[in-house]
Amino acid sequence: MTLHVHNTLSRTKETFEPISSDHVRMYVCGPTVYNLAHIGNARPVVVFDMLARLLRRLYPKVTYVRNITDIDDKINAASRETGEDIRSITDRTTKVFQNDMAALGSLPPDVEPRCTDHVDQMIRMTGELIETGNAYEAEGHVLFNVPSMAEYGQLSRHSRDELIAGARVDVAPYKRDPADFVLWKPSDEATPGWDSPWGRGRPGWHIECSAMAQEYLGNEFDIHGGGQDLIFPHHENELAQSRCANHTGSMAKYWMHNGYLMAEGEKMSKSLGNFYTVHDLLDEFPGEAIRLVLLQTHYRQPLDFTKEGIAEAKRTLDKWYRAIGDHVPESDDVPDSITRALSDDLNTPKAITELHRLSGDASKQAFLAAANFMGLMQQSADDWFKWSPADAAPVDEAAIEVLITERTEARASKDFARSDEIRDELAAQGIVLEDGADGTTWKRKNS
RNA sequence: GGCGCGAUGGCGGAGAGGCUACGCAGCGGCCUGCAAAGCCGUGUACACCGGUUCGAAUCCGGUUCGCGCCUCCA
Repeated sequence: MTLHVHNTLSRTKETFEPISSDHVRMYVCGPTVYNLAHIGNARPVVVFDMLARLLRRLYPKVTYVRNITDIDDKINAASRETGEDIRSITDRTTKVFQNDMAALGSLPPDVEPRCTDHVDQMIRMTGELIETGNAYEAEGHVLFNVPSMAEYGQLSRHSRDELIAGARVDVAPYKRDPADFVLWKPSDEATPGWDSPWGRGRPGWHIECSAMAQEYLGNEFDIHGGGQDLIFPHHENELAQSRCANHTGSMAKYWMHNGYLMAEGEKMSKSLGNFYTVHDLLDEFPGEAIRLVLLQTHYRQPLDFTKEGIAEAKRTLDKWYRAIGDHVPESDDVPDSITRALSDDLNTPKAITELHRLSGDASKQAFLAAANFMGLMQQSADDWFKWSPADAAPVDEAAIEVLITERTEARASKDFARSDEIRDELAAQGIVLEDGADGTTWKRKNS
């Protein structure tokens, strides 16, 4: 099966040919851990989780690296504001992030490096860039000199001149060129800092990914992923740093970017009330429903994330869980139709169409294998239907059973008035009764 | 201002020069004491205006609307 992926470098779909056919290497930019991840942060996680799962099917070995950025001025600001220790903020936020992403059915990456453990590598790379003449020291800063790299702008397709023409921000006086960006900057006493040849300071925004990618994946690797918003400046600058420091013609062979996400038709913002953290959404909806919403749209398309959309995804999963009944997965033979759809630049919507078709098969094995592969249908139908929102009123199961028994007797004696009364009574409490072939069952009315 | 992305039926969402997906919702039917579920059937579409072509939702040009980025900075 040939994999095709859209490469941002060429802006076209290309045949995926790994640098080394027995080992595929992928780096995805992870979160800056200073607050809870929102649904926009979750999109690349779920998308590249799906890609990693597919790569593991297609190739003997995959190394998937996703970093944790725990050095950042937003973290420093949060700490100053709340008084919470920086390490405490980043540890706590990292843990919640990992749990939330697991709840969305995403497998952990193979390596999840933290910036604080790799400052030495960043210092080394910064030093190397000074040596190659691509960077210079100025007033305690080390800056990457953009004009020193002829091909700067190849990823974002911004020319240096355009950037300067459109610049909205005052250029720092110590920059040799207005487009130059920071590799290292000085820290005052109140700010975390590390000793370096240029004094006590901290790394700039982009160098961490260059350093950690190099550490775990080598000078050149196969796929570099992230959200479209990272193309410029983050990935453009990473690319420049890595190429110059590693003396290579590329950093990653394929650059993949997922599209933007909006919420309820508008850009997410706290003031609009449409700022959804994954953590909060998980109180309201099962993680699989959120994952399905994210996979229902092709990763490069814009996605308007809505609560109604999650509710609809949940109804789809309700249907699938009803369809599988007591079937449990017995194999992990994923049908070709699924692999084929995903191999076409991760066409998850097409794969989901295929899931709909497979769910109707008499044997549920192909369906279960395919859905599991996509990180869906990972629980028993029983467990699925037991799920309830965090704020749901507790149900008195015993009382419900008593009423069901009474209703069964009423129905047996054709007392349908009483039977319907019980149905209505329970419906008012959000309990739906279903008369099946082997008795009456109940479930919560969630959506 | 510069650069880029998007627009498909009531909704979600693939596809892509002729075969007009799929899901939800709707409608009709079967089933059911009722209901739910299930099954069968069914309608509705490619933002707008031109062009290329025997044929365009799909290619080209323009328009409109929506969105993003333009470097460490709140």
